[in-house]
Amino acid sequence: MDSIGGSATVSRQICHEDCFSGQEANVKVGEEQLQDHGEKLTSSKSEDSSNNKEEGVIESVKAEMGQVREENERLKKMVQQMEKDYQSLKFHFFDLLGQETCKKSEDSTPSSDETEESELVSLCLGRTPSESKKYEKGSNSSRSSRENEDLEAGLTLGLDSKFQMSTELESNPSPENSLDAKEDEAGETWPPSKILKRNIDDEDAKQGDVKRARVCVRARCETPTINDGCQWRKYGQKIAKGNPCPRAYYRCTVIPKCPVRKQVFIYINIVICTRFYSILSYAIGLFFITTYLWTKVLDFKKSNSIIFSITNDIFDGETFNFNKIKSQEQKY
DNA sequence: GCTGTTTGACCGGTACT
DNA sequence: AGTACCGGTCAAACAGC
Repeated sequence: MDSIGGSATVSRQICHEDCFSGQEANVKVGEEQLQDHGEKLTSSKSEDSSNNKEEGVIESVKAEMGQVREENERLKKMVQQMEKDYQSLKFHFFDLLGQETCKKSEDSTPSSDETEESELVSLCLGRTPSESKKYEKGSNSSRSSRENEDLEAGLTLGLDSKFQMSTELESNPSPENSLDAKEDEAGETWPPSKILKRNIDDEDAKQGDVKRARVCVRARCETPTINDGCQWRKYGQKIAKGNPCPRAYYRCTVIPKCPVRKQVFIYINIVICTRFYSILSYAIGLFFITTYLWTKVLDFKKSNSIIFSITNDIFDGETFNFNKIKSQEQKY
């Protein structure tokens, strides 16, 4: 379990590079062969008439190759120009996006915690699926742009690799939060009310006050699963709408009836890595987003200790402010 | 035999009409 | 209100050790 390697991207890129270097070598070999062939032809003076014809062929081939080179340079410039245009447009888009977000935030007075939003790891407290649906509307563009940023970031996260993290606490819906809300809709939905209902059925009978808040720790890495020190049992797999790659569902087996769940989503990132003449090479990179979820059903401390052990392993060296979570917990 | 994975079926929530 | 769709879970079958 959890032992699938994460070297697919590297191996693919190596394959592409090898492939292209091989093509280039083949062409060079072809040129040399032509030159050698031409030298051999010119060296035999007894076959002048045939040599003249072949020399003509060689010259025409050389001229053709020169034209191809020119075409190659021209295409290269075109691609560079397109990349520049793309970058400028993207920058302009994000600029407009930021202005729009500022306008919305002025109206909705977001909490200070939202400024600590993370691209890689987020802590989410107390969002319900209905809230996610509620606030995703009207923020599609924002979310998609952010997701694109995420995709383009190409960042890694793991126990033995560098990472970036911050905390994100969500108690007051805002446009910023809606970004993650939409992302949840696309690939990272919260545990269904089914789970909650089961927990409620079990424990709500004992205590009347049911708290539906849930907490999420989200991490991105290049391997399907993060070595978080916990034992996970896969209990399901689904192909989510809009994503051809399946999502996997894991539950913690360390503690009986552990409320912690883990969901692993696969994202495909396609980048242009090399170019040879007019042929573009695409590197298909897979990265995985692991979402830890647990329901804060009357036993936040227990869940907190579990997730703390997980995050402590994952985010070694980073301060993980659970006081904020606890402060948010009191709101529920 | 035990443990973990796979996968189709089922259930409940939500959106749509 | 009825219906369809979708996400999450269950559980039997299967595989590996």
